[in-house]
Amino acid sequence: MGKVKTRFAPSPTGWLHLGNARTAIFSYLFAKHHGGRLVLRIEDTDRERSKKEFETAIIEDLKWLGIDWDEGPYRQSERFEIYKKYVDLLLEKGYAYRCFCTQEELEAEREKAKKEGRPYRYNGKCRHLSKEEIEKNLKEGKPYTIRFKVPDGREIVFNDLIKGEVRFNVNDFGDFVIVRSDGSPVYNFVVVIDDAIMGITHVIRGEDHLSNTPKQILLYEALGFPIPKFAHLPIILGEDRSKLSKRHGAVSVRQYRIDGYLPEALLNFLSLLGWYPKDGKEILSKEELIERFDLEDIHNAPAVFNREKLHWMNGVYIREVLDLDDLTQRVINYLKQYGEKLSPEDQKVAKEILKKPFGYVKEVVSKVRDSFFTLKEFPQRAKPFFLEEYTLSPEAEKQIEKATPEVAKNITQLFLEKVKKAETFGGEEFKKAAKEVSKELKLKPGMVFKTLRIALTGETQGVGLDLLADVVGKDSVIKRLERFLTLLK
RNA sequence: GCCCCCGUCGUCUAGCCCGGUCUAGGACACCGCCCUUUCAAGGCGGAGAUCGCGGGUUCAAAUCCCGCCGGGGGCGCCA
Repeated sequence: MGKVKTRFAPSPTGWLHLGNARTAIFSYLFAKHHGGRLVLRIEDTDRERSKKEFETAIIEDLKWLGIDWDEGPYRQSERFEIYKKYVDLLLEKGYAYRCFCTQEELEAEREKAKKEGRPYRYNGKCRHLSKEEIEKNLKEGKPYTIRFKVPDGREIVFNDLIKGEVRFNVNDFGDFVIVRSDGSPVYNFVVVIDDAIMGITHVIRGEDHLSNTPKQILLYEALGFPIPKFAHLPIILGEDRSKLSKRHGAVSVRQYRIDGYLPEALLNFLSLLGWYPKDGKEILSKEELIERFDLEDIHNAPAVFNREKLHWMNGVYIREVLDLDDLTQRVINYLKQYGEKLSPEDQKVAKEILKKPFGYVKEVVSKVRDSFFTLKEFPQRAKPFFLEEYTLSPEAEKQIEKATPEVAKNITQLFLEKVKKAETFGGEEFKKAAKEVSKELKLKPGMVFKTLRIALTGETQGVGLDLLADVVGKDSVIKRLERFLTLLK
């Protein structure tokens, strides 16, 4: 294969969608696998809907995901001069013509076709306007679009790298618009010019573009450009098997970022939607993905987006892949950046976390890293390490009632004595003291631990208490126990 | 309606091109057991797909051929 060049061409009309992100990833992986280059091009010919904020956000999220490009970003809105040259060329050579039909007229046509149950196609009314008529219309200042003259009866056949041979009959669509009445060129047109000029060898995009391809091939031919290879990716589906969209919940990369997902995990997961490595290895770094990725291994059925598996995979990155320092730093950064999006309770914890030195946070992370799946879940999990003054959870209250407050008190008091007597108090001492209490009061160890858990954290479940004691130490343990005793009264 | 794409456990998928090794493999989720001071994590095991359906071809089909059905996408002066 010659020098590979791919492109990612988002339109800045919304946040970076998971489906588009996956297209970007595949384009990137493919280019890098073949030692090629990736171009980023912003498709903002639609002035109405394109927003600079979205462009900025998309770029940011791409970088966050770890996708970097070698050229661009180019903006189509800045290239209108270039496109104009080609419009003139097409007009001159008779491949295109001015169409003075109004939008109302066309709308009526469409309606009529629908009513009669036949497919709509532009009727070619302005195709054969005489020179005089055109001149007259022009002189009158009538607005016009420019349409491409679709040759009659052609069959377009191309070999899609994923779908295989695909055939379209050109008669299924009429002469299509390439320049709007406001003078701005349309996607189907500029995409061809840009891909050609920029030397794109492989056009990788969503399957929703498949039916645009024959129109574009016609344009390539008319313009005398070489035709690139096409690869149409199956789309991503929601749980109900329709195209993944907002009504399926979070669909933007940004939302997952806010929800505490790691870019590596999201990249990894998205890569596995419709593609599978030959060796079956699922947890893959960017480098490993590049090494293994090829278009041939793309499955051609659409894939349902499975949030649960993403969640699991993010957990794998948290507990197994990232090294401790890195993970800790990410937790801190996340809390700084998105802390205000957390629940009020988690925000309280987050505030405390950010007050602590890195080393302390790191120690906590090491104790709880196998029990949280997203960065967002960290404060909840790590709460006892940062908040000495808790409020009892309803479950905890219930349990104390059940065990009777007297028993809880006895356990706590005896345990407290032992803590006070100890020189230092860490995990080992904790276990030893708890067992002694159990023996001396003739209570089941489970009962003792349950009570102490509530006394120390206010919760009925959470991290190992020995781990907690290890980190917070003797003074904090005493403080909590004494406070619990006052809570019992 | 027309055009195009797709169809293996609930989900992601391996296998399909080059028929037998597939009593269809792995992962997530699910269930059980173990570990255990709880929740997780981890270890072990289990259930789960007559390979959309129906015909062929063949000694043999998830794998090749045909038809049907089902799902999805596209039919714009959106991309």
